[in-house]
Amino acid sequence: MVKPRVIYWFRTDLRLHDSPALQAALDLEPDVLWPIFTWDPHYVYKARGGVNRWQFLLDCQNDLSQSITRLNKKSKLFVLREGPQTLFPKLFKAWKPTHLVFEKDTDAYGRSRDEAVAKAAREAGVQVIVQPGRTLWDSDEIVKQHGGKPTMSIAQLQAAGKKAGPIAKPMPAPTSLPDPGDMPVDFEQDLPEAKPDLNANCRSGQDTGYKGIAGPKGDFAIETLEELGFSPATTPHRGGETNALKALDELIEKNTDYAATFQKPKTSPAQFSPQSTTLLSPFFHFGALSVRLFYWRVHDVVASYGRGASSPPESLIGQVLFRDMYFAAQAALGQSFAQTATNPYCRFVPWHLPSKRDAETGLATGEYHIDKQEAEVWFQRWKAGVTGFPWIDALMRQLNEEGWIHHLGRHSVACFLTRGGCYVDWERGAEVFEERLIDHEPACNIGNWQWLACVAFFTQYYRCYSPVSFGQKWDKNGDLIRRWIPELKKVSAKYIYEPWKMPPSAQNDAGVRVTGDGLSTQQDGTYPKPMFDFAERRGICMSAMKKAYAAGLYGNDEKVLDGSWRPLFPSPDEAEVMGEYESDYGENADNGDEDQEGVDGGSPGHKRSGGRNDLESKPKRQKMKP
DNA sequence: CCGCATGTTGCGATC
DNA sequence: AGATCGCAACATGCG
Repeated sequence: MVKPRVIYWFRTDLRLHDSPALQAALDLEPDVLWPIFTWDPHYVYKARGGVNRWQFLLDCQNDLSQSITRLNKKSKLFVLREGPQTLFPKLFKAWKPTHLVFEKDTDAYGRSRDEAVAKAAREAGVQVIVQPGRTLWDSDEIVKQHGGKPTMSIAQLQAAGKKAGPIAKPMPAPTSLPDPGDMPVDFEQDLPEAKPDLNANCRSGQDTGYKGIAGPKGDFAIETLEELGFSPATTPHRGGETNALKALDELIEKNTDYAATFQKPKTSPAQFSPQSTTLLSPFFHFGALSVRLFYWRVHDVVASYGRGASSPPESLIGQVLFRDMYFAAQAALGQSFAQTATNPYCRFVPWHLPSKRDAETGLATGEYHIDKQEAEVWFQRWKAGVTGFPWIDALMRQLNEEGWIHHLGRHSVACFLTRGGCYVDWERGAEVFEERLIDHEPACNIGNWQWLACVAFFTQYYRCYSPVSFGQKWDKNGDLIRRWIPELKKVSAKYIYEPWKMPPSAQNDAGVRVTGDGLSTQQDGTYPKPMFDFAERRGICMSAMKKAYAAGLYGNDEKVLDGSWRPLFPSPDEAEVMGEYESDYGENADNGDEDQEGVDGGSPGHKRSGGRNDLESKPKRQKMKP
């Protein structure tokens, strides 16, 4: 019998500790093992990214590569510059592996990519081994135990988890690795479709990321930011398994009380250097730290702590349970999870700046309707951190520069953009976070935006974060604002959250004038005026949310998909829910995006049980007649 | 069918 | 300072 020749394909599992997939590869007792990473054009061009997350990825790859080399001097993380769908069929012929092993990915793109690769492997006679490992439980198993439905609450996740069985105990890192086999790349390189490039905004130089399958020197080196034409990163947060394990050790061994009694809602969103939470999320995203290793080490600390230890959902364990909940929700819903349209579990709200959709697939195209120019300006000011509300602006500037803000800070800015201020589509906000967060995890990001926008997971839209008092509760003096908005550094605590209330004398004392819109006209020594009256906007949004709830539409409703939802929001004074959307739609009527043909019109793939879409069964929901 | 408790993390007044 | 309550604007699941 032939000794196994194994390609181990690293993706979002950039670690050696507790990797069930890597262990499965080693259990084959292979003769040769190639640890590879494919530089996938999908992520390079078709997904939103920022230089800070790219840096974090490279950190993780470099650290992993060094760890591999420590186990075998001949080996390292070999990076191949081509899309896996075209690369693997050629690799199977050239390298003649017997097995391909990788960790399961339940992201929408990940699934289709892995199906294509598995098919190519079958055709080449290469055996594929896939092991779950990215979550506490296999997300597909959770979905199965939950009746094929998405987990929409922690209770549901916990119930399904109970049925799925205990969370796997962590595995040790390997102590040795086989040699890599020969690696000929004497075949044509398929070059990717580089346009449109959603990462164009972080490139300042020439993109040379696809110069040769084995890279510019032919040595399968890890990419560099220069090679990609990216500017240097601005974040102080650095990746890599070594850093992750060190941070975990410190949490468990030095901050035992903190770990055992952790209550998320009591950690401050205003605290920085050091921040009030663990900042382990980016390591989880890249798989530099196993979430099960984290789980069991925290579990042991909690178990030995006794009385006074915290428990889910507020505890550290609770945080990773939420992660699994969102993963399982996404695993059940697939691509529709990421959007309102076609999503039976996402409430329809007629937001401003709604996504354009592909007429054939029903999927969001990444572009959006500008139904109301004012809302577009609000969105741009929110993005840039110049809304005129210092608490919001400080958080957005921290996000833009460091790629990380506290969870409750994310709540503040997300509520403000959607149901608690701008009434802008949560999909716009999710896209900005997708681009800028170093810990961006598609399932968690989408889920949390739906939560904050009160379209899924959470419904109490009357609980609205104030851009003034919420920050004040944590940070009376406004230190976070002073850190990120230097123009307000000298403003007194009395006005730091509401600088527009400063009389001229106070503005003089602080050396700042409150004027302008924060965009093109902004001058040095000024801070913009607030872009609207928050109390007024809060009231408008809340009554608009009430109407949307009363309409009771979900994303898979045909009224949502064909545009006939509009008569349900008929009152002429409902500027909030109509805007100029109608005329915008009219102008674009022939581009097909409101044409129900092929948009899965009358037969949504998933039917909700319990008739939550059924207006007739709940007359209460119809009381929106003029 | 009802009533009630619960749901990771609101605000503001009040004690 | 920190807990409690009313606000009034929710949906779900349990008994």
